[in-house]
Amino acid sequence: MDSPLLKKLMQFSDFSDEDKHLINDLASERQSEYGAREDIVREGEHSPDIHIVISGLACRYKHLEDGSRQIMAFLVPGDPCDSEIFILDKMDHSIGTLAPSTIASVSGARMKELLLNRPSIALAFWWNTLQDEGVLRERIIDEGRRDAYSRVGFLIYEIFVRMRAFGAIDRERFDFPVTQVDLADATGLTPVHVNRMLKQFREENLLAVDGKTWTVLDPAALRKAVKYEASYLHLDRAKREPDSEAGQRIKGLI
Amino acid sequence: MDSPLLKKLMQFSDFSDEDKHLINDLASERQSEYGAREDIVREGEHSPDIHIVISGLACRYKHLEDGSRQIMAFLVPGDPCDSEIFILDKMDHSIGTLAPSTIASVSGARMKELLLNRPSIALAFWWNTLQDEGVLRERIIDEGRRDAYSRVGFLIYEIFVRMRAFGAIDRERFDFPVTQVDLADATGLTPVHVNRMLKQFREENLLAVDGKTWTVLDPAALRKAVKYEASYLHLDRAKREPDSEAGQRIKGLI
DNA sequence: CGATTCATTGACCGGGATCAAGAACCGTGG
DNA sequence: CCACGGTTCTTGATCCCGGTCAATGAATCG
Repeated sequence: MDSPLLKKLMQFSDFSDEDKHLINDLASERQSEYGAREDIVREGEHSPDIHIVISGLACRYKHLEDGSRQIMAFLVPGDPCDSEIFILDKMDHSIGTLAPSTIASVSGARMKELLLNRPSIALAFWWNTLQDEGVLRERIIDEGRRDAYSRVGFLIYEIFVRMRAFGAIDRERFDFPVTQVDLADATGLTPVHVNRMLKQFREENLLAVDGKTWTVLDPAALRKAVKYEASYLHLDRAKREPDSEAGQRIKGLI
Repeated sequence: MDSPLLKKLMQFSDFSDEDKHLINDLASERQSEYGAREDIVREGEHSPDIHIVISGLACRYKHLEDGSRQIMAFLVPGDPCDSEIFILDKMDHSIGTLAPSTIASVSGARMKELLLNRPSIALAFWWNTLQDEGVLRERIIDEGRRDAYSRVGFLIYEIFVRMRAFGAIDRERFDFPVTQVDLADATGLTPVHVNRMLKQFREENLLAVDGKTWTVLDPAALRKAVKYEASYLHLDRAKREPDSEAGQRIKGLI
């Protein structure tokens, strides 16, 4: 059974059976359960471990002086949380769960060994970092230039696409256990206004929400309505064209 | 004479004289002049070269369907523009000049060689990437949670701090050749409102602008007024504590 | 079941957008 | 040197998107 981490990394790189084994071991070595709203790593701390979301939902966030919270990224199953911890000795933001979650811990030493000896794994992690950066940039555009309607819809659609790439979509339905307050903290809107926008999406038959299960009723229409454009996720390229020019470039580099 | 690139990278790492030489050579190998508002790399393109700002000012930006532009980051002298090009084979955003600038080009092959053989240089570039990510995250907070006044002030103050770290500040004065339209595109405000906020900073004797030269009249007061908090830049740590735990961790890794 | 969190809706308000019109500042050519 | 056309900056008047405040349901959980 493939671990979520492997499923995620397979978006970026092709692995030998041995690599797959190593990745699966990595993620199953040490897992812990978290409740909703618990911190995994706190701003200012340094952890000797790297964390990976196995199930549930986590986020990168930061508290501001005035008490408000800004969610900067959602971390879904398969997402590594803090692979940058090798370099920085203090986190400049916190990572916490939004729903009950299983989180895998990998010792820095173990990780280091893998990155050094397994180019294709190092490559996949590197690629993952760049995808994260792309997501961050897109969020800036989102907040800077889009109205509330597009902002909310864009966020939902992005999660939908990431879930689909990961394989966690069943007939346009997926689990996304956030509250409207969480969505507000992520979009920079108020919970009240998020609610109004969701209502509108429901009335337009673009979205349905049942508890924590979301359904994109008409993906093409939603995509168009919020002007979603996914190149920044850099999906489909690496994996489908392992021998592309870019692929060679990287393999040579590592 | 140290190149801007070396000055920038020296924020992150200590170099041997030989390393310094290599970095200086890197940046002086091939330089070209750009006018204001010219693209260096365009979204969707792949360039075989990595670019570094030597003088002037550039930015990462993206055009939206509706014609508006979002500036996601400013690139000041010493900043590498696109070191991620090894991995991605298409840029997911554009890089362009805002003012007449000198840009150095480094061939991917040359860069690759350096990263492979010079751990301390690779480390500095890696650190730089993480700083970029921190800046991106801070911008998200900026746009998501702060009002127009703080947004504009924060941006100016950040440039001020980065310029100071780089050594381009003379008695709180620095060159920042942007128009108010550029600031609007970076903050997600309208040019009109940026103008009003700048007027306020001037009236409060926090800022003075003379042409393209900016003066932070009272750094402490401005910092306080916009609630600036700089840990995300990860300055001062790496360099001042080259043998810190983090330093060792990284040197071991590379 | 109370109690607490979460979703929903309405009434009202304000920060920033929009529209518009001058003023100041260019580089350029006569 | 000045006249010019084009940016860029500045300011006022008005409007609207999204925030704020508040009250009521709905759902979840000891």
